[in-house]
Amino acid sequence: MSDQKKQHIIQTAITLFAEKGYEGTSIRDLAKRAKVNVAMVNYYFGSKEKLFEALVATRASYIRDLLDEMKKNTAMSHFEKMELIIQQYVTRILENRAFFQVMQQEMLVTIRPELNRNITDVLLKNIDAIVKIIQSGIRKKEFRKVDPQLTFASIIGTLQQVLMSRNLCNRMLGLPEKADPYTHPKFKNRLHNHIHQMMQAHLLAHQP
Amino acid sequence: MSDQKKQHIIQTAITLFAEKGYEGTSIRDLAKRAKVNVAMVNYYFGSKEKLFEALVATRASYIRDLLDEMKKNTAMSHFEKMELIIQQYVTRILENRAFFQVMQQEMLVTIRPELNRNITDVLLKNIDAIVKIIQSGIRKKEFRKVDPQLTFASIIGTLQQVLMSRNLCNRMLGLPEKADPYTHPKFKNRLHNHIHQMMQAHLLAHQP
DNA sequence: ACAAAAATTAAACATTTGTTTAAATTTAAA
DNA sequence: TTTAAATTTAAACAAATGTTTAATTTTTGT
Repeated sequence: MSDQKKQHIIQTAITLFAEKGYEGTSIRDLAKRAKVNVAMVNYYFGSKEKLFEALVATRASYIRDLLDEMKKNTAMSHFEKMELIIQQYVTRILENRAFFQVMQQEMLVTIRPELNRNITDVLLKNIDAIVKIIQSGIRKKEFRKVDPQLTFASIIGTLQQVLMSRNLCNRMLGLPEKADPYTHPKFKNRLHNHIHQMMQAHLLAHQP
Repeated sequence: MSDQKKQHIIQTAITLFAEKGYEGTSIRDLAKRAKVNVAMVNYYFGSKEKLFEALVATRASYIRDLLDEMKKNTAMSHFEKMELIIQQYVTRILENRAFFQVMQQEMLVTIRPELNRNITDVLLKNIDAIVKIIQSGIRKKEFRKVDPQLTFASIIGTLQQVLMSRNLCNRMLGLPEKADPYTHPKFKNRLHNHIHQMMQAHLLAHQP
């Protein structure tokens, strides 16, 4: 049972699901794109839905390990922690945007409640950790009295809004029709600078 | 050709598409829920895709007219204009959340490029208007030198993040499993206060 | 009340869907 | 090399899909 071939099918599935959605992608589409026989998907994963579950399970680390960097460094101020989180989120979401687009689509629908719950569980661990940092920052008077949960929603929401549509993103930012903003270092910088600047103004009790 | 029945089918379609997605909803699902014969959808709209187009066309006003309130009042400061925009967005998105969820899903996929372009066109009009307000506010030194486009992305992104999953939203905010946060006035207030407070800190050059 | 138009229905249509089968091929172990 | 297991294949499967048909009912205008 070659794990390499399974990973290849999963990677192809991520690309296709991001483009056409899970329901909009047929196993024949997927098999053709991955250059494998239609029966191979069921042979390796059992069913289309189990392939989806495997996809989430193997790639959930993109989300899960997001805070690991931070746990190493303990001698950081609360805002320095937030800076690291912002930088990690921007980098990881841009680097794995197809996967995050698939997750976004899946969160939007209510069919497949088990899968929905799995993704929510993974996300919540991050949210809780970040919320605790913000709450601690507020107690130490380093941060203003902000809404911790919705502050998190603003950070990730900004990224998801930009990730939502390449077409909208290009036209919104005045880029050429066919441009791929997501791979431009300049765009990553712009995105990071905006969120950083906004959170600095939003969070810090004593503006620098 | 009773417009009432067409609107009833469209309203049912919005609910179902929001729940299961466009591809995940069959015409038989839709017909059963709307309590009409399967053939009626094609009789009224021609095809499933044309129903979707009609859905967007008739409900796009939720997005399109968002700035009308503001155009009436001319004697507002730039931040007062932003306050009105925030209030309008929060209210309209919460009131028509199923429709916005469907739009969000459609923006995420790249099939149906024409429909994608239609939605993008409508959105861009609002974005342009808001960007111009922010740019003007910056020139008049009322606002700090922020990124106008990404500032808009943060406002709408916060709302979309919260709208994305009722389940995530409930668990994130510590609400009961089965709660419907979107209809709670308290939740609307919390959402509005957060965005208002964040934008105040983010935008205003001279903090109050 | 009548005839034409519009609306509604159940049934059938051709495709496409996810999945399974059974045979053929390749790989791995003895 | 031989044999069993794992992989790959093309074909077939039943179910579900969007759509159309043709008959029937309801509505509308005269």
